[in-house]
Amino acid sequence: MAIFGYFLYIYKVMIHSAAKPLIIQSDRTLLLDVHDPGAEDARAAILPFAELEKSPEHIHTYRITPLSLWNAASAGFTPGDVAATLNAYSRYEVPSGISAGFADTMARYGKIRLRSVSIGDGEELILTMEDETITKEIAAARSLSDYLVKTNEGFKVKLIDRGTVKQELIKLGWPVQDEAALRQGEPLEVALKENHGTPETGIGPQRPGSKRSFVMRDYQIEAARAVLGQGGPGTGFGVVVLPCGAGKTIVGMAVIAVLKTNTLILSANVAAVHQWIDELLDKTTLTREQIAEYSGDSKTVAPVTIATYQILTWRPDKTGDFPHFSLFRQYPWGLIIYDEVHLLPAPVFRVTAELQAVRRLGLTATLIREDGAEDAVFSLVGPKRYDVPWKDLERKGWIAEAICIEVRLDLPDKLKVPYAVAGKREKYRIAAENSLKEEAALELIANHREDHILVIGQYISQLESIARLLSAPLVTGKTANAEREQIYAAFKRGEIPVMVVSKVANFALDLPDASMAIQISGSFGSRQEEAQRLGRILRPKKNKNSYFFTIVSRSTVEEDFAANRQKFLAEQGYRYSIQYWRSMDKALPSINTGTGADFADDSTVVSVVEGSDTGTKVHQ
DNA sequence: TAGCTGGGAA
DNA sequence: CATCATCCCAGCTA
Repeated sequence: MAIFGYFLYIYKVMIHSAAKPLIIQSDRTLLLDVHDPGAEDARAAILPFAELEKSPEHIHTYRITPLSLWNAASAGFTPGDVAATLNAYSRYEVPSGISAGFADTMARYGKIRLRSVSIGDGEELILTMEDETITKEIAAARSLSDYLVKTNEGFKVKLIDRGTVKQELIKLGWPVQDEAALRQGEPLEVALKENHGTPETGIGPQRPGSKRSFVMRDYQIEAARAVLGQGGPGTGFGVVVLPCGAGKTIVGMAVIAVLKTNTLILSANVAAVHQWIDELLDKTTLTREQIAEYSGDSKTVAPVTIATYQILTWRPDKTGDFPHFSLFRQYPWGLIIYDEVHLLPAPVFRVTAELQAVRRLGLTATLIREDGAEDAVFSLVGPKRYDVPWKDLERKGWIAEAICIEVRLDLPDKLKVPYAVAGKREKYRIAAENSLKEEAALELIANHREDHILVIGQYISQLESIARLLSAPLVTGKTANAEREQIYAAFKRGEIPVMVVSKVANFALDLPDASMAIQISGSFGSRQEEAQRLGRILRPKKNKNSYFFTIVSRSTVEEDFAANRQKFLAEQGYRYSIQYWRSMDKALPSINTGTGADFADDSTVVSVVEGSDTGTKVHQ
């Protein structure tokens, strides 16, 4: 046995040393060979500072951008850490100069600092540079000339321009380390009503009316700490990235409970506003009178106020002022929480730029903005202080294990010619509404004995058709609230096994969880949408996987869009296996997918969900 | 005062 | 790259 073990050891060493998963190129791209045994380790190791660009079946391309490096730097990574990671996984010698290049970029974070100086009984802001060259570069920048006044030490900045200056500087490649003083908001007596059970069991003294025992999870504590830091300069603001269902509101409440100050919370929709209110009442010592809703329905203000983004962006005419911005300016907020910070609209950036002295917490599952405003989030809300790979939470059992399968099928013969001659936008619609998808979905449902199946799609007409075929209820944006609730409740109880939903699946908080989802069409390439939809099946189930099927028309533009949508999840370590549905003329042997469905499988991986072996990354 | 409908916005 | 969902407000009815 010992001999055998020894040979096994040698074998393992050989695989690991013979090939390494990462090819590093001087154009700042990293190629990850996903078939290499070390691929998953490498993916987890580079995730903090690299972004996934492409993820076809064999080689994934990651890119290191200035913003990804600065986010890493502010989360505590050093240039040495980056270099060490690259060296550890690089198949070939790391191109000379590239690590030095990364180090230079990272070092830019911290070379320009914003500090407050007391003058008399007031304060002013001073922007300081590490050396004369940078000072000259900044002095010459046109976009900044209106905001900066040269002094001996650096530049004087008006309090009101704090955000604008940071935004302009990041555009020039200089992320500012903001160490200026933060405002003390109005104090507020508040604490968490945390049960002191063990994290493993969640068992603790139950409060009457509380649905679940409540114990902060280790990563939630770490996330709150990462934003608050030691309370010194340069801390007290930033972004926390956690997957759907990982308890972001708990992180928010923990931060409120530590800062004990009046807080403004901004949410994407009224359902989320209500959820915040319920959670605050359930898990903190705040009373109903201390919490207010500021939305279209009710415009009240209290020490903790929750508003929608949309009420803030409303204005009577296209060019005028935003009347509800007074909500920010008029009250003594000591903390502003930006829920779903990836949705933060442009006008709210503007008012946030004025309020840089207020502590800020951004919460999100993806931090990806399809509009490319990530640098505005970085400079105005704050850098990413904490994130945790989805696969880590899966391994620890906080979220369910999901098996992702992309099902490709042909266009029906009668649509092949119309598709070929169609314009670009028509092509997408034809491919998305491919009627064979309905048959495939039907078959998947017949072969999977799941109690809670969601069919999710983009086009109402397509959804109506498939709902008829399945005799399943359909919920769209038009479905009245009362009816929605009824359907959700029946689905939850298991009386209705299948529910067809439109884009409401991207937003609805009250949509019940499922153990299987079939996506029959989706937005053109939205990574967020894919992540949201997968999130619907991630509530942990006993000894059971979840299934996420995405049905795509073969050899059409839809394949490209699907690949783009899957990018964020691929970054998180999810791998889609590709299966072809009745794609050949001849009958194909059925391959065991655990379903008995009539599929041909050309992928090497069937059970595809694997995680990396590294532990949860703790950023300080 | 509450509840519905439709237009407009981002 | 267009569809759909959301929200806010005004205006109407009862």
